[in-house]
Amino acid sequence: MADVFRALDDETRRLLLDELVARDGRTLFELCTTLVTRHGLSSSRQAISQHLGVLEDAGLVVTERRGRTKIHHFRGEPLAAITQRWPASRKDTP
Amino acid sequence: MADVFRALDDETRRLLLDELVARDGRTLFELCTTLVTRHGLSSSRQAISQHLGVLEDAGLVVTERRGRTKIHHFRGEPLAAITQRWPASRKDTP
DNA sequence: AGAATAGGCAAGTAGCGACTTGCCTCTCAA
DNA sequence: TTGAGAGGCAAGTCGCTACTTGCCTATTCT
Repeated sequence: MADVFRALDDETRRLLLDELVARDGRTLFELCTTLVTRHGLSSSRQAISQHLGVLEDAGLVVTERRGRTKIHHFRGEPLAAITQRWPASRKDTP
Repeated sequence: MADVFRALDDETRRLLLDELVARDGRTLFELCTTLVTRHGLSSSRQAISQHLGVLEDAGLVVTERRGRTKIHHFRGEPLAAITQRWPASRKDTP
């Protein structure tokens, strides 16, 4: 469970999750070009690959090899543990 | 918003939130002794004070000076932004 | 087969974050 | 009013992590 919090504590990884939620099932290169063009952050391919590895270790991303490409899928279940551990808002649990 | 994720990315701070949710409105010394006795982590008073400062910067803890003591209160509203940004589970949003 | 595409592995560097140490301020009680 | 309790501030150390660099593997296309 600590892996989930560690994975979320990085703006690049949070942007990667945003992009996967916006359009699921993308390759590493697609995510690289999108982060560079749409968010202006000049990260190398290896850096983003390592970020995706952290997200995968946390269970927030699952991958699927398709030929020589690697498809990445968002997976939100680990996020449920956060609001189950602490009440998100007093008014949400009447 | 990045402060919330940074604040959650630490086991000591997560335990502090646990303790405040279990019993709200505690002083620094009460939290220190509780973490040491119930969780076995031998952190100094200054370390825990700095952790509470990070939680306060993130808006997850609000403080209230009462004489020479400082009362700490849990505040869960910032956590709502997490599940609002990404869907926590596919079955929760039908 | 050979070249280009898509990605992986591993070591090394730099900078941030957790923790300590030492000293200081403020409040309350005797 | 003096001492003890509760907490704050600031500098310094150490370890982790994000990123780079360089090279390697596997798949597809001509």
